Amino acid sequence: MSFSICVAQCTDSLSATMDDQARIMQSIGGVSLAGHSVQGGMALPPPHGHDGTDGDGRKQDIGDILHQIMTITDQSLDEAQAKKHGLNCHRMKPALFSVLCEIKEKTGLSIRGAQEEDPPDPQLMRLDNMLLAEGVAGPEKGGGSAAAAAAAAASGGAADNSIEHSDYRAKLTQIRQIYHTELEKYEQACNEFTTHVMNLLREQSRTRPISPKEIERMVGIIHRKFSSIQMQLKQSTCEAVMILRSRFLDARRKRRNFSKQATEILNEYFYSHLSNPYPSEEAKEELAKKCSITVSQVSNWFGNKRIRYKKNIGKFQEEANLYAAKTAVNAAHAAAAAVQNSQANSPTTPNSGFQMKDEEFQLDSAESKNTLLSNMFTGSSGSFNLPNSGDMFLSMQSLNGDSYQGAQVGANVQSQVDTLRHVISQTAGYNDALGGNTMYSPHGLNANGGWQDATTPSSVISPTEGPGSVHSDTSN
DNA sequence: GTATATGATTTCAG
DNA sequence: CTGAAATCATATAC
Repeated sequence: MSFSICVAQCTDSLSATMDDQARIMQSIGGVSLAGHSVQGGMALPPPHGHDGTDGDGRKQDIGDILHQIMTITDQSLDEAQAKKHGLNCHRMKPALFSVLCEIKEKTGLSIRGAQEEDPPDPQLMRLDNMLLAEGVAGPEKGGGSAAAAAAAAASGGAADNSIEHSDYRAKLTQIRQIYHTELEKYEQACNEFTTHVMNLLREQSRTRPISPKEIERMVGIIHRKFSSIQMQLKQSTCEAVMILRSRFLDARRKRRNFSKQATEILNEYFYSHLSNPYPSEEAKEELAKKCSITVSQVSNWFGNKRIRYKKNIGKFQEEANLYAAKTAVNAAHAAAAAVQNSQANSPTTPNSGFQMKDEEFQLDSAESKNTLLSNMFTGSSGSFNLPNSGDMFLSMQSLNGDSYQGAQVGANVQSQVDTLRHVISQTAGYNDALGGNTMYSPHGLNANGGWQDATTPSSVISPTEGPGSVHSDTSN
């Protein structure tokens, strides 16, 4: 934009007399350009003649202005101030000023005005939402409870970690306070700066064309700058909250061993379903309820248990023996009860198959039976390719010719088989001289080292589990 | 302090 | 999605 154009347009717009115009122009040129270098872009013909309203007259005016500009350095400061004052007080000044503002608006500022309407920043919205969700940006007191509740839900319930929660909430409050203090500071600084700039612009608007719109625009720019700083604050606050969360609420970090009782229940189930230690969803839910843990924790436990048992069966032998011995008698009793139930339910059915089992699976088993069972369960020299007990159960059923047994009884016997197998192996298997490891290894484990795909749904919690546990737990 | 146990997570396959 | 395997990170025992 060139000043000469401005001036020329202004002169066209004014209805004042040319003399007035000329004087104002001269004054403006002298004052507002004071101290600025004037480029040679205004290469105009030398002034000549002054005939009134034609183009030559305008050129003459401009020539005068240029002349004043050229001589401005010769003026003293007092002279300049006096001229400035004269200009401000000039009766034409307001009219000219508004015209200049209008022109300025139309030219330079309209370019920048286009991209002013920016949509709400999605990043900022995300941060705001998160801070709100975390209780940092929300209402003063109630805010923290949402995050704390979320934390409680994430950690699987239970009131055991209330200490950690209070710690967490304390830290969160700290972050919240810092956040609000900083936010306040930013807002204050923003307001102060805005006021300062507005005053400055208003002051300057006495000598140069600054429209209210332009001030407004400037305020907008300042606010945007400050909001970007604010976003940084929000971002770092979010990061702090994230770190806090991971520090305090990450389940892995907060790992707590399960209670002895819970471990016992899980171990009992595991060792009594050793041939197929994959609890169904219902069984998991029941175990979870019994152990006061979540279903996924049950799944984790069984996953870990399976892999660790398989990896080092020898290490778990003692544990297996313990649980087997512990549950053996109960298992037998439960089996007896189950058989009796089945008998009662189906009096016409011969019960030889399970009756035999019921009798045989006593701890005082006869030598021959023991050996037989041992061979059945451990296989020849500890081969891993034996049919699992579930298969055996089924084959016994088919041998019997009886398929009437309900799932309940089947599952019960299934777990008895698992449990008793340990006892049997314990008493009969040591003759194999194969070492302890092989004694438990065949239980459902195939050659690939995985449990065979037992079709038996172990949907029933081990019947041997009871409240009256006698011995102490060894797993923890 | 280290060593081991253990619950959780990640990665990958089916 | 589930489960196997590896791994992480903490708890606990010594």
